[in-house]
Amino acid sequence: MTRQHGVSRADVAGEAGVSPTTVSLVLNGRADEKRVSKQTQERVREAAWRLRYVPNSAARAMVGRRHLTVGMVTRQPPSTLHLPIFEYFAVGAVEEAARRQHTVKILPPVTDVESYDVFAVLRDAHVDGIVVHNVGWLAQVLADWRMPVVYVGPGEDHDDLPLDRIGMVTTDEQGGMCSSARYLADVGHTTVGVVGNATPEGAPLRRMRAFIDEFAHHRGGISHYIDPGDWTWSPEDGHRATKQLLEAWPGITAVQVGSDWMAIGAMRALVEAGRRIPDDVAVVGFGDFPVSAFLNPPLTTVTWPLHDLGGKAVEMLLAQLDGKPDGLGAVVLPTELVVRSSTRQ
Amino acid sequence: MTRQHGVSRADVAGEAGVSPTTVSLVLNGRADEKRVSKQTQERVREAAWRLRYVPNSAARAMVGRRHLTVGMVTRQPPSTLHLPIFEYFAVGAVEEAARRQHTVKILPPVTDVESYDVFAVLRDAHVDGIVVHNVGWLAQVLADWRMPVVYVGPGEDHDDLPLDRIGMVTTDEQGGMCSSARYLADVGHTTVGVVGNATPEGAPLRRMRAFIDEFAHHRGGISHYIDPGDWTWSPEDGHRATKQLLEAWPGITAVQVGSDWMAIGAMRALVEAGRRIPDDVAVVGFGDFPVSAFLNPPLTTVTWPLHDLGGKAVEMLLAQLDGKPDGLGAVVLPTELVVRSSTRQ
DNA sequence: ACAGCCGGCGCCGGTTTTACT
DNA sequence: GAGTAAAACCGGCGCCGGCTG
Repeated sequence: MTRQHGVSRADVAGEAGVSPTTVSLVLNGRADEKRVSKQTQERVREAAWRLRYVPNSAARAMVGRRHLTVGMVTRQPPSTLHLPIFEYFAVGAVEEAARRQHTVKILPPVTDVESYDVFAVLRDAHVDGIVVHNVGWLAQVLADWRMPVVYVGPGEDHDDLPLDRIGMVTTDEQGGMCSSARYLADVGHTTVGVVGNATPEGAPLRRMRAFIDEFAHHRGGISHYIDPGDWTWSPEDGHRATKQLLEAWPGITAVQVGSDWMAIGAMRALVEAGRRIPDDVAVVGFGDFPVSAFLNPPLTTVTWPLHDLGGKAVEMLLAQLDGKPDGLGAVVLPTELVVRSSTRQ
Repeated sequence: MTRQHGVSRADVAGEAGVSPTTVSLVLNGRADEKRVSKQTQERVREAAWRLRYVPNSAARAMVGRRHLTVGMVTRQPPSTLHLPIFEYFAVGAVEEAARRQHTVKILPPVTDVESYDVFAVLRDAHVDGIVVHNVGWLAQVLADWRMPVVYVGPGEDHDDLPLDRIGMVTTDEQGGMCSSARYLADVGHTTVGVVGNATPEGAPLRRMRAFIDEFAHHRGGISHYIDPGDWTWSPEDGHRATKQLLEAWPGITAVQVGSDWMAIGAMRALVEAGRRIPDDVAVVGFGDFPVSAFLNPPLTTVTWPLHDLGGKAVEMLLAQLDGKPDGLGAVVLPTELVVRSSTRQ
């Protein structure tokens, strides 16, 4: 129950000695327009305050056809939700929503296709539209159920989304990775290790593939990588994967890691193996999270505008709700290589 | 609008050739109990699927008096919301809520007392209860408005909360800090620097005060600290504060930092100043976040069960909603010192 | 007549339009 | 014409009572 013993509009009306209509008028600021006398207004406000009256939000949503709420869906922990990635993104969304008098609701995370009951989720959603993070098929399905949708994410599976019905915001991860590949090649590296190519599904992540290709095509460098099976992009997994990588390919002089969080574990593994950073092995991360500039050594990495991603997604979703056309179609946010001490002596 | 051209229950009824009541019965699983024939059930389900019918969540919430939603409030960024602290806590809440068929909604963050319109927030909340993070006065006010509330947080201002009407979950931060103080004293430190004593309001954080007192009483050690004014508990602020600390008190042999995120900046500042960790200066953090064990060097710190904190808060809130008494009163979660290489050669 | 099935109707608590002193 | 109240409606849920074979 929203309130224990629901004080209703009628209670306030009784207390103030007016009709329920007048209570609505006064509390919604339409009293002057409707010529309710100042004394009556004051009486209503006084009564509402005394009773701590709050209009029932469900009733308002029903008649107003607006919840002023944006839903947000992502994958099941631990793959995404419990990583700070989600947070940076979510905070951007919350802030943009707040700017527009909306709030954000976190809908049940997705595990797999079969067990996700779209009907039940929508039935209990209380949401005007949904931002879908990193689950392409769900964006598609929600759109089929006539729910306004914006898809965001690294996008391994967003190729055939119907952009005339849904919005999409992505980041130019491949571009940033290509910058890194060219940079490492240009400063003389010819053999790098790649940590983070595999997703839980086993498909190579597109941005890692972009790195490998660019590193090969630019100056003919070679990328070695391992597939440690399921991982969660945690420092721990970066640590484990890098140890395996060093055993398999001891000759690498640089490591490109798939995220800064894994890069922290990777740097630790390198130090434990007696390699100096960057003297023996250079390290490049991905993400440029707030800690990255303060690590020992400060980490060279690719910026990833996750905060903007969340904000832009909400902006587009609200545009859709207002019937504006710019809430649909694709938007790509830029990335950039930031060189720090982990690659530079 | 939840759905562009609202398909209503009546539409499904028309399509299936039954009454609206029957549609509800079938879709809510009470069809067998009410002896609706299998054929009719199938016809209804078929029609509902064909029209992609979803019951209006606002209407359901109104009649059912339940939103199946838990609200969550914290302070305005950047003080809390955009720190990973929020994430660990929030994820615990989301997971526990999901376990109980509920979802979590992020309500507008609090800036200050005057500008926070409790009436408007509650009016648009669509929640059954609220978890308040770190804003004692708001927990009190919401309870006055008859909203079920659980307060969580480090708790500088929760001393006089009415525990007969609200739930409270805190962590034994002081205990963990005292362990750290005794440990540092026992291994021979007599003069430590403290980073993170000041909140934006200027009052010393209780857990930092606990450290200082215990360090003094246990073996007569001395704590030096500085107040760098407003800060956001970021690595950057930890870096800045530690630099100031080293200038003011060059003789310190250990640093107790208020959070692991600041500790990352603190370690960087120490390295930049040419101090070796732990040989010249030992470092202790607070939080034990996933990265902390993989830093260079791995960080000694105090565990902080933020994930459990979020889960427990939701658990208590839902207990309140079920009318159970154990949703009220105070619960304290334990902390623990974890010794790693940043204090041990 | 008596199960087995289904539909009419009032209600939840607001907003908005219209009508009435 | 100023000020307030009545009534329709939003879209579901569920109690009854009634219709069927």
